[in-house]
Amino acid sequence: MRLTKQRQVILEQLRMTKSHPTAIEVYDRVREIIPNISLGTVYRNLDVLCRQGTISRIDTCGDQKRFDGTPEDHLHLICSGCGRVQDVESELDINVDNLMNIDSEFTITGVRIEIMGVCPACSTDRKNQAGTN
Amino acid sequence: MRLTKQRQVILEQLRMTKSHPTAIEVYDRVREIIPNISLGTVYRNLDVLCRQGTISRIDTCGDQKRFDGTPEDHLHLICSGCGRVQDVESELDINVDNLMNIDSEFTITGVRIEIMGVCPACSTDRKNQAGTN
DNA sequence: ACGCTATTAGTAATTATTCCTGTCAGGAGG
DNA sequence: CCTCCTGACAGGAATAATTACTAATAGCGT
Repeated sequence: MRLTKQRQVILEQLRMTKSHPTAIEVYDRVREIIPNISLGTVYRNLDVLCRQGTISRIDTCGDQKRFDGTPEDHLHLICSGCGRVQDVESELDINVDNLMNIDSEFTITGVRIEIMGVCPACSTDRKNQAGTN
Repeated sequence: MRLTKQRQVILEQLRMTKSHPTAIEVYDRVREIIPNISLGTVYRNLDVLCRQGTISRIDTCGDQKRFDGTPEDHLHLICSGCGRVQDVESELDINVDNLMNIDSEFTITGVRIEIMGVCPACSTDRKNQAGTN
């Protein structure tokens, strides 16, 4: 795999932010450094980096996929209002020992846990909306 | 909310199956009863039923949303190969008591837990593929 | 039964993502 | 340092899922 300027900047920008941007958001950030980069290039590189495990894809509610530049073991906190994803700082002790007892024909490979919530911005929006009604 | 034939059949067909179909799959089923139903109608009704809580939307990996006709408390088993969703029969004792201790500005509303796995069909595909390589 | 209005069918538009094509550039070998 | 090969690029077209629009229709309260 060649380390092109584009690939380098995409990864760098993804790692620079604590949020988990969508492809378009990555595109916007990268364009400030490489103005004529193609959206297709961003998509392709995010895909390549995912497949080699350097970054990871987050499937949340909402239409867009989001990307995580540091795919170590950590939990995600998802805003059900805007789809924003935040890493969870504190350790969460979840007991999934009996996962393998599931009665199914599926081959169990793991468990995906996401904490749902409402972010400060969306929370304010709701209050304002309630006030005007 | 009016109880139209279309809305009735959509809900009925969604509840009739144990799988969690995509909008298109629901459309195909419903079309066997109301042949000239519009795909837009299916989408709109699934949306309406979700918003009033009669059914629920499942966000899995993959491009399409899936729908659950009986949104009682149960876990989902998701095939990472094809995106198929199956209900988990057995009870899974997951301890999430310390959920509220999360240090964040988000207002925590719940936790979403999905079991990941590979379904029998995708498992066979993999074996076959490995054999031909 | 009547009329109001939510809902529908059909179609166009939008959005996110992928694919295609001709061109370019990184780096191995000379 | 120069050249060639190949993976990667930009730009744009194509695809797929979903949503929006509009005129016609059909639930349902009266």
